[in-house]
Amino acid sequence: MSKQRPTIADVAQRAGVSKGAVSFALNGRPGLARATVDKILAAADDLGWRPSNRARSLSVSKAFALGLVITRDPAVLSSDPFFPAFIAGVESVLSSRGQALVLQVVTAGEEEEAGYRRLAQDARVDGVFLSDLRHDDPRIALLTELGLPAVTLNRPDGTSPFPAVILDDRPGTAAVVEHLVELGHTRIAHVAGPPAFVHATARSTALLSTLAAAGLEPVAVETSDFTAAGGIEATRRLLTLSQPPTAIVYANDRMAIAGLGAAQAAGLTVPDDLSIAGFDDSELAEYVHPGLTTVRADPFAFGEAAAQTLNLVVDGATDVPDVELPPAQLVVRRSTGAPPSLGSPSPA
Amino acid sequence: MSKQRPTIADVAQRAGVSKGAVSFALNGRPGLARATVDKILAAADDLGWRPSNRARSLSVSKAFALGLVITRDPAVLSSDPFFPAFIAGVESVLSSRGQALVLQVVTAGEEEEAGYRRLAQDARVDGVFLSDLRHDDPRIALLTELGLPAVTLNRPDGTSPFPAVILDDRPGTAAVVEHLVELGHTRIAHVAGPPAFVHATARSTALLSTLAAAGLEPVAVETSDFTAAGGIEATRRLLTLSQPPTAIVYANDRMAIAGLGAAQAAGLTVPDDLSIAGFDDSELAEYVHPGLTTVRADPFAFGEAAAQTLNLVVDGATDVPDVELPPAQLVVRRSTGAPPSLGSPSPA
DNA sequence: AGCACCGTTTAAACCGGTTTAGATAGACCT
DNA sequence: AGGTCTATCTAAACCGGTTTAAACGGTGCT
Repeated sequence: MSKQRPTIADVAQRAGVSKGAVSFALNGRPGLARATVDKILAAADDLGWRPSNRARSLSVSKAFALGLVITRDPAVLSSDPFFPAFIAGVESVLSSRGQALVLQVVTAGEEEEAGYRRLAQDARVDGVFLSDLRHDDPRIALLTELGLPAVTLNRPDGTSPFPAVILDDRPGTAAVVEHLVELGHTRIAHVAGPPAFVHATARSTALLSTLAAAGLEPVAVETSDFTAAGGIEATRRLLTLSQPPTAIVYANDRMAIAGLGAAQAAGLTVPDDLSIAGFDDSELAEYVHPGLTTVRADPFAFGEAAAQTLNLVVDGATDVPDVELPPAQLVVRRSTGAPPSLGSPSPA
Repeated sequence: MSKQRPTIADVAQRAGVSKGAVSFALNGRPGLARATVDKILAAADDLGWRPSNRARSLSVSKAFALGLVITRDPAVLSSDPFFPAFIAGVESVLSSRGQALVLQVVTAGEEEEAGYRRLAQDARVDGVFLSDLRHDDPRIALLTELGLPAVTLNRPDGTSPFPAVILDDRPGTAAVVEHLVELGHTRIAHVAGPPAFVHATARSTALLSTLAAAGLEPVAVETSDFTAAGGIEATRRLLTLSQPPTAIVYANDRMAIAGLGAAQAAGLTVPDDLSIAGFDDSELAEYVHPGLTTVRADPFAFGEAAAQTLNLVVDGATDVPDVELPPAQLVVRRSTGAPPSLGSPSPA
């Protein structure tokens, strides 16, 4: 009943060579005769030998794993469409390299720093993905201090020792605004994400500058928090303005879908009375009524690129270049249309 | 510049004892004089020593990590409200024990089996969570063969060597049906999940038996796939029946919210013309218009219980009992109301 | 004094790989 | 024949813990 998995010593014995020779052969190191290498490979194959990455971890001081710390309130996280696809993209790179993904979900605040410290002190991972990048993100200094390699998802505003993988949200946001302007909207409002986040302000400033290029100013900019509840609140405030907007651009789909519900609950018809646009193209965006005009990125490709880039730095490459991904695309659905004054007459 | 982390040998030297003694002291083993233990602990503390779990992994043959394989189409997964909260619950248990969570996202099919095999062969984890349990789930035999401990989320139908952590979906489903019956509905339809899943059939049979107890039969049962697109399709089929239902109970919120959109797109008013109920209480359920009547479970608690139970098995306990969690609760919102004949008159 | 016995501690093997220094052997050269 | 070189391979140390067998020193007993 030798259920035990074979070790490198078993392979060595079977091939009639030393442990060291086996290690050399399996790692493709030069200095072994071709015939010997073949013999060793055959023996390893016969035995079904697989290296123990516990042992490898100890001797080469690597974890063969990458880490992702998701800093979220569980409720907020709960329907975020980004991470699952991002993670799938990461995995597609890791699995072929025999690496694992270690996930941590921490609530915002001190727990976040503790999460990264734990990952570093326990030497659980060789590098981490820095997502939901914030302005003057304290995690950059923290990771530098911890000596933990990283890639940032999007470009940090300070100087950063880590390569950035960038998916520019601005063209997509600009496309939304241009789409609304073309439809004839002049009274456009914005529901922004928390300004601490780089991607939130990127979307907001893109919106403002595109409006400005069209000679317009936003009716109002409501700062919210990416949650459905926040989207509802912001929408209600916008709808009770003395001069309410004819179109609202939300910084993500969750807020937009919630805003859609709020508008309908207030008796408005979308898009006849109010146009609504989101950002993310989450699964439901297509299926709510009316279908949500939004912006589609490719989180899977984002994950792939991030994993590849992080592996370059983990493998010791210096001066790893930033990676720029194709920007998000506008997806026009039924939630946007001509403004009331131009399109269908406003209801009695 | 001794940036190097201290090893157990450093602690031993500082305390003036042997490596073995340090190991004993730090693991609370008997056989050391009290004074010696104190001395060692003080030395470890001074040095800021933390055990290397790479070394521990190798010598005790444990990974100090648990695994979760999520078998999903990335698109399907993308807005599943269950996993993020479940994972947060798992983490709350793992972090205090210094364990990590290794996540794998695989697409359905052969890749799934490969995912578990990789986790086992690479000895990446000490045990895994078996989620989305299926009837005659092949993974139970697979994990038994691989010798990988597990817990099943919900109870498998065959015999299983693994403890089950159970969150019974039936009372919640029954509550939904009773709620609709009380409102006066007699023409109730169901949009079910894929019958391969244990939780899908549990919800379906609970619905059928509750209806039967009220002397009713379902108008129709449409089998779908838990996705928004599937929900739309099923809803369209139900609405074009010669005798359409006055209420539809969906097996999850995604299908329900999509169905809500489909009903509205078909010109129906919810709940006046049609009542709609979901299952999960996802974030958006509260904020779509009208708010979705649904069933709320506690995935965070589910994750906690599953992690605790899995750790018992991993720690070598035998005959770990199944854990039954409090069942999901009905949440009544605006998407359900009296049927057309009894309530508001049907629109001209 | 000799012995058994106890609590305490240490030395060394071990987990399964990687890596370095050195051994071995044959070829080639003078 | 003796010496240098190169190609090939091995022995042993090492990573940082855990664990086992044995050593140690002191007590109490006969």
